[in-house]
Amino acid sequence: MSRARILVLHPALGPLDYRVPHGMAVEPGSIVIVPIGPRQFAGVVWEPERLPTEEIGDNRLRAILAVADAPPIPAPVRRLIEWTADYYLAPPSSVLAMTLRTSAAFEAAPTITEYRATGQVPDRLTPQRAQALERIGERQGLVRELAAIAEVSDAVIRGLVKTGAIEAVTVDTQAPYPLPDPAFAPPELNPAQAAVAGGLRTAVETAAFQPFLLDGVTGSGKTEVYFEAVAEAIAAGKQTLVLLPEIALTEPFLTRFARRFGCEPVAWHSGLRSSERRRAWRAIAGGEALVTVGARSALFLPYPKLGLIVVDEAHETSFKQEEGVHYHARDVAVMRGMFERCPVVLASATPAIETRHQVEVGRYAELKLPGRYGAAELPRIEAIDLIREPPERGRWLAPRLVAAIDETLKRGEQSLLFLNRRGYAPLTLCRHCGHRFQCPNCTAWMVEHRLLHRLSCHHCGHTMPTPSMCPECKSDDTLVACGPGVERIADEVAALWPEARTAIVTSDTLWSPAKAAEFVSRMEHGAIDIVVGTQLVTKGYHFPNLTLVGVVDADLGLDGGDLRASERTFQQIMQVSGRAGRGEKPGTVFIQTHAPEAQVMQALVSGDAEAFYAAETEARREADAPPFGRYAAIIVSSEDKAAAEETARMIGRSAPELAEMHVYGPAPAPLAMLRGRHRFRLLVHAKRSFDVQDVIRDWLGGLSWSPRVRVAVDVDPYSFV
DNA sequence: AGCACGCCGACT
DNA sequence: GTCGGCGTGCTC
Repeated sequence: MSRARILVLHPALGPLDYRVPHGMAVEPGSIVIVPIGPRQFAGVVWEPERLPTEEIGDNRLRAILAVADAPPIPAPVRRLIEWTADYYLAPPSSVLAMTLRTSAAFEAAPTITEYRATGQVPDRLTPQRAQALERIGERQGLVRELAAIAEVSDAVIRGLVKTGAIEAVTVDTQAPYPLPDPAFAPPELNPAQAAVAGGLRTAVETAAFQPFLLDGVTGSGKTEVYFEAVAEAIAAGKQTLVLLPEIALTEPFLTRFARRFGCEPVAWHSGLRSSERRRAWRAIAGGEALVTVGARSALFLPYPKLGLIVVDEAHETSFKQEEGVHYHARDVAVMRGMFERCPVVLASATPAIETRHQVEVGRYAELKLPGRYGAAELPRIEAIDLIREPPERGRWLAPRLVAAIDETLKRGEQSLLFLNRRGYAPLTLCRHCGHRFQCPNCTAWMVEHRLLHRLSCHHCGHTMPTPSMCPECKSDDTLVACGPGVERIADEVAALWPEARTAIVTSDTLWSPAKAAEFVSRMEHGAIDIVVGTQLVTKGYHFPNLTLVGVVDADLGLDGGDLRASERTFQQIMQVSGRAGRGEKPGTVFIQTHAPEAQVMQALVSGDAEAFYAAETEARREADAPPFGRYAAIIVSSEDKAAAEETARMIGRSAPELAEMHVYGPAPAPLAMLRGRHRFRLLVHAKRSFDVQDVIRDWLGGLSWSPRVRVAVDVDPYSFV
């Protein structure tokens, strides 16, 4: 009898064995449908020796139901899934789920029916219907998707279809994507850029595994240079994957790509509709999609002929996934390149210390781009000591920064104020009784969003209307906002320059690619004078007329005891500074700080990045911190605080005693409560060479705890939250 | 994760 | 007597 080992797409099950019926042809990688109890699941046929499991008698096997009409998952992807599961201590099925993240993997429906508003208003406009039509706007999607966006039930949407206010559209999920043309608009590169581009072209042609660090200041033309490697891959008929840290960056990237190659690449991110997702997945798995750009989840898709991987803004910490499988897309991208035997380009103006270390030990090759492109020069950076030059009472912008914005306005140029804090104020309290608004589900303050008239928690999404009365002492008009958010800075700007045209740029205002495109267009046409934004504006954008950047609170990232705090502050301010003076006009940057003598601030002002990196690297070496040592966090959480604490203690007590490894905790996690779950954390610290994963697997594998308690392991943690 | 089985308290 | 609470165990 023929049997097959199948990794099933089931959140709690390992590999299971099935009988292959007569006449059915399967091979490792085949996508199949199998029965589990009364239900059906998709799964992938695997090499049995690579996924060992307890053998089961032939008599207990059930038969595979069908082989899906989709290409098999290639061997390098299977190796990547195994490696990721092993390294990050995740169930292989959870990793596989990222590869098969669409029903297109197992159903080959050529068309799909979606719905969109027609603009007609129904005769009977109930409140539910009005809400639905207002929230749906121009959007299109399945009934279920529209209902979710509008926060109404499916029945409301179906009712609107009946009245004609919403119509059905048939979407072709097999429509081919246009082919990018490598010769469409080749750029003129300067000699240094041409040399680096040539090196990358050769690497793509050679088709061997090689990680590169493409290093060059902001505005030095890294994108143009790696586009030459993309051109080489396209010409060779191979696929390219470009990873970006944020969905918000895909839109400007698509435009830029189309200018170079004559059409847009295939986009992959969490904001895709199910029809777009199906179409993209099939084109990718079929090898027709030559260039895919996406967020980290695009990394696990089954490209059958991958020839190049680019990780843009590779230093960004958002490449670290903090939920489900805790993987770091930058590191997994390098592993994928190894399995695929292709070059991997990590592009960054401010590379992570980990990446620089890989260059130093010779594992990654460094390609350096000197200076800025064309006539542009790097901006001058000045620190403003908030103790010696404080803003006026109740204000956040120091006089020197205000004067600089004033002059920039007079010259008809644009300014950017950077503050990495959404909303109006991070804390609201009652000045009569001292009551503070805290999230009921998290150890966090409710953040006031004045534009929405709501308080909201940035960790779990809990929101409430901003009350006018204190819920504690019932006094009226005693609530005060503490500290600034971008909305409050925008208020200050409006008060200082009533005539100036301002824009607030955060994930609240730029939540869709269309909104992002609109913002870019308004900036380019000079319809905005002053931008107030969060980290969303620190990267990717190129606005030649933007000449002034003000960092409202440079100290914000420094507190919190995170081992990467200084590094992240340095990168963030370098990146936002990089938005200034990208055209022919020189740029200036002001950083407001309470600690101008701190090493990070000194490095920023003097422009001596090397000294900063050297000192920071040395500090890491002394502390055995990454990349010289390694950490793993064990997070124990439960709705029942006592159960979480008791389990965490039990895990701590059973820690193996080893000389090379030290276990700290348990202690309440910095966010002691998150989404209604109490959290305790143990931190494992070990030497680089030590196999922490193996030890943790044995350690936790021998223990058991109540199903109400969840234990998650975060290997190489980034957020120490 | 679901779903069934099973063993105890509050009702018709 | 029965409904239903959720602890325990299984899915090839």
